[in-house]
Amino acid sequence: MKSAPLSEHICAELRDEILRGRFRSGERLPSERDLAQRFDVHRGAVREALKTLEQLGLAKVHAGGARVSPVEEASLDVVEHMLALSDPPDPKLVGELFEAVSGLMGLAVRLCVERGDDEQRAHALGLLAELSREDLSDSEEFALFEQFSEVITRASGNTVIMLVRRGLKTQFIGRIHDREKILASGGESRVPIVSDLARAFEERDGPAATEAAFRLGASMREGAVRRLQARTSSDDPHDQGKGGEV
Amino acid sequence: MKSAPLSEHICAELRDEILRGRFRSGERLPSERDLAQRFDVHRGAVREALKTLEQLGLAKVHAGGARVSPVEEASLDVVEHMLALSDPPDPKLVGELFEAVSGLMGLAVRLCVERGDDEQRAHALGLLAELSREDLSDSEEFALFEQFSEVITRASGNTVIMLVRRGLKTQFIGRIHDREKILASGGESRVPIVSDLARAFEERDGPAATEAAFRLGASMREGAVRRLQARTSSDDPHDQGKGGEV
DNA sequence: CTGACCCGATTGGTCTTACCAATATGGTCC
DNA sequence: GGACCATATTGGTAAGACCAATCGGGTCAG
Repeated sequence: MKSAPLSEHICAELRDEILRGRFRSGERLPSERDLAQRFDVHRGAVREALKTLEQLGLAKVHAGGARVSPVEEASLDVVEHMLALSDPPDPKLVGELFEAVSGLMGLAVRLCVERGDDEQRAHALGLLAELSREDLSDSEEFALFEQFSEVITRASGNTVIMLVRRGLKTQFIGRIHDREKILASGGESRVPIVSDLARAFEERDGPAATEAAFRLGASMREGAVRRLQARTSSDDPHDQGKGGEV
Repeated sequence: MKSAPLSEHICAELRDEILRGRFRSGERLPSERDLAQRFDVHRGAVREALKTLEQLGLAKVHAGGARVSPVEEASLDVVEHMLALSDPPDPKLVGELFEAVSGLMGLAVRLCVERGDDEQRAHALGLLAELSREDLSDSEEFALFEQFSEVITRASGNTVIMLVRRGLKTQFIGRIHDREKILASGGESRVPIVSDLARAFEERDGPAATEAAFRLGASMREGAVRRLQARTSSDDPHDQGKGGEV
């Protein structure tokens, strides 16, 4: 049911082991030949897996042996896999993701407000109007927020912000979006924040826009973390799966 | 002249071609066998190169052929290589990098101010005190800013922010830091901004801290872009170095 | 005992050849 | 013109081999 390349499986195995802390930073990984034997595959497949690990910033491979890198040097992409380590995802990590996104949005709205053209700002305002409706379903709210974030990011005219946003968004999509019960804002507080944001747009008040974006992000984060924590303790003890790492 | 793995050279070649727009998004790349012949290497080396391209988000490789991905889907890491495409680097792109960093710092200072412990805030304040001296060299200023950013990022207690910051920082280190003439703030305006930032720390005023961080980032950005533009037009047409061979 | 040095064992980097499965392509048939 | 199928093409992996860089341990001079 999946055209899963072997190297991918091997990479996932090693990746999770590293993320779970089985190897200490700087420690040597088993040799390619050893790994090939352990997974019963050809060395080429192992090499491809290690190549991916290296791109993720989790290991450095060079003649003499591959060594695991400190997590702080990893790529942003590892967040997705860190989320996947437990089910439901670690509330703390999810909260941090929300926070980072809101930080980016805080800047993007400001840039959009201050230098976006009329059409872009009108588009953003339209989305805010929809976001201020009281009767939105969780998924509608999330979709609108996605669109809004997309629009202001584009309006900011900043390629780097766009790339970071996409990187962060991928983490959400891959891991959380399907369980959208987790998403959506904290609830009642959303509408007034959106109003503030819309006002900041109309008055082209950059700092106020940033402030409102931060508050909106915080609201969504609180809601998500609360729901996740509820699930973590009550949902069911069936899963656990790869639970309790470090 | 180095111990440059062959696959790395091939990857760089293809990467630059893609980033220069030689291939349109969605277009098919030459087959691995063709590329192996063109570069006069074994197919395995080409595969490793393609693997790296895939990790960079510049191409998707699957049975039937590899296709280049739209730049918007690329990884954050490509920014480093986009910077490397021209020498001196594209001022616009550098400016965007500064902007993104300042966005992140705007959030990090806020989190640090609002929930950092006393020791961390004191440390940050100490660095700000040094940063407010008038007689800093450009490299000293940059180093202090690096430390400050590191401290507040750590104090924010947000792993994701830390990873994004590190990703962005890598771009700077790899491409700009050595020519530090480019860096450092716009000059005169730095000290008052730093004062505002320090005051925000003392009063634990999150929004004010964010605001000051944004302004500080903008100041550094303006200085860097101005110097880069000056170099771009005057420096010399000698460089271009590894530039465009076909 | 310490430190520099050297040599062999290990390891990654690449090459050769080969087969399989998935995809793309082009022609055929309706 | 559009659906359909056979074949060539392409990526994924395998087995085996060689070289150069690196690492490890042992030797020898201080």
